[in-house]
Amino acid sequence: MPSASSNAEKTRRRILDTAFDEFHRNGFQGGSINRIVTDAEITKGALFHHFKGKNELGYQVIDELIRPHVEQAWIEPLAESIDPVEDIKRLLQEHRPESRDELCRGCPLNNLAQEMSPLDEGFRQRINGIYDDWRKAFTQALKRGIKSGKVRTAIDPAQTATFIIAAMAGIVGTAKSAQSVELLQTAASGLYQYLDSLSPSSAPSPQHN
Amino acid sequence: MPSASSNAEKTRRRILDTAFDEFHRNGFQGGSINRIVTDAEITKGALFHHFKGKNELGYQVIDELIRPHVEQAWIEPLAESIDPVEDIKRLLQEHRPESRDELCRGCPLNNLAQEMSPLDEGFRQRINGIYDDWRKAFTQALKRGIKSGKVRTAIDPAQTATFIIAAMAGIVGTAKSAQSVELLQTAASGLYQYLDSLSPSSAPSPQHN
DNA sequence: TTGACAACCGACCAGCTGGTCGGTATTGTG
DNA sequence: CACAATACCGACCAGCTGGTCGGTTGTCAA
Repeated sequence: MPSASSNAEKTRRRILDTAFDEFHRNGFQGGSINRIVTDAEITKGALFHHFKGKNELGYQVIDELIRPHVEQAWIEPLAESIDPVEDIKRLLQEHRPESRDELCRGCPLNNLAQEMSPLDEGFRQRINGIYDDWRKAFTQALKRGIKSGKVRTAIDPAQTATFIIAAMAGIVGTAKSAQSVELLQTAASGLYQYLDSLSPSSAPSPQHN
Repeated sequence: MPSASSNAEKTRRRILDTAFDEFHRNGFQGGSINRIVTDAEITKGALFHHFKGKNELGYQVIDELIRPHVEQAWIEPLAESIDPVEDIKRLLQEHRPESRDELCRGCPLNNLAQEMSPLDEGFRQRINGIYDDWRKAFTQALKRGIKSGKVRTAIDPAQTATFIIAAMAGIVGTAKSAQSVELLQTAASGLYQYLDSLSPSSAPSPQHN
């Protein structure tokens, strides 16, 4: 039974997807409701039927698209990792930008974080909640890495996790404003070396280039 | 004789200062010309007499306020540094945010970079030019550090400089969206440890210390 | 079949946006 | 002094913003 709610849900998703794209391209403040309506090939009536307003739409983009993506891409894969250095390096590889456009548009979460955190508490809490879970996942993985002997005992897991995620955000942001794949790789190499330095017997690290 | 050009120059500076603040608070797209006019206690006529348009105003804010600040705060102090690890650590201390507000608003340059780089080439080039000089200054300092024996010979100066600056940007951004001084310190500690690891004496060794 | 409700339509709106322009005041110069 | 150029004024404008609302269509249960 292709119920009405099924069609309604499709409409809702299309709005959400289009809004994500619009905000990713132009930022939240720069993003236009009118453009979302046009691009999603729906009407204002439909949009405001499904979402209270622009802010609510932004919140739902975070809750329903961005958060699940981060969980699936970064949190779940590390849930039982006992060799975080290798696993994080692998994830970094897997989530390299696939196109020049992706490189230039940057990380959707970080973009929203930098733009909206100071302006709206609703955005800030949602965004920071995601980063918090992200840091926790790294922290736990590092702890397991220490137990399993894959990570030096001297390091502070929470501190290291915080630093790694900050560095990741900074690297993506750097490459974005430079619009340079080369710079991305240069900065990422620095992170790889740092990650390698977390291993107990720091055998000469493999080259990343 | 308070010459006309002197008063005109004062007006110009007041517009620039107010614009910097407005863009720092609300972003460039979110920043309002009308609000700048009100806050600076001038008129639209004056603003558009001194600046062609909003974009030009943004460009001049970067060229006349942000760039000189970065040069004075981060580039000149390292111009002849032969112990970059210690000197960068010192500069990080010196430029810690002085208030909660400053923490939450973040780095003006990074804010503009993340918001405007994908949208306007004029912004992007100006911003990336500053980051380029910044990276060069760190690179040169690291090279001198190697020569003077204060920095391990194994590191790649350009790569390390790129990574450090990316990490700095990421750390400030992290603390901004978390609105947490504690998180700033945690992440910064990670960076301090990384910086220390650049010294020859604390090269990653089989032993932990 | 009927009635109720969700889904959707789109013309319309107040308010703000960046920007213009004819005018006036102030200043430097010959 | 005269005169021109610069500095500044502020009413005005078209265009876009997010948002509203009375109306229509589709769906499902009774």
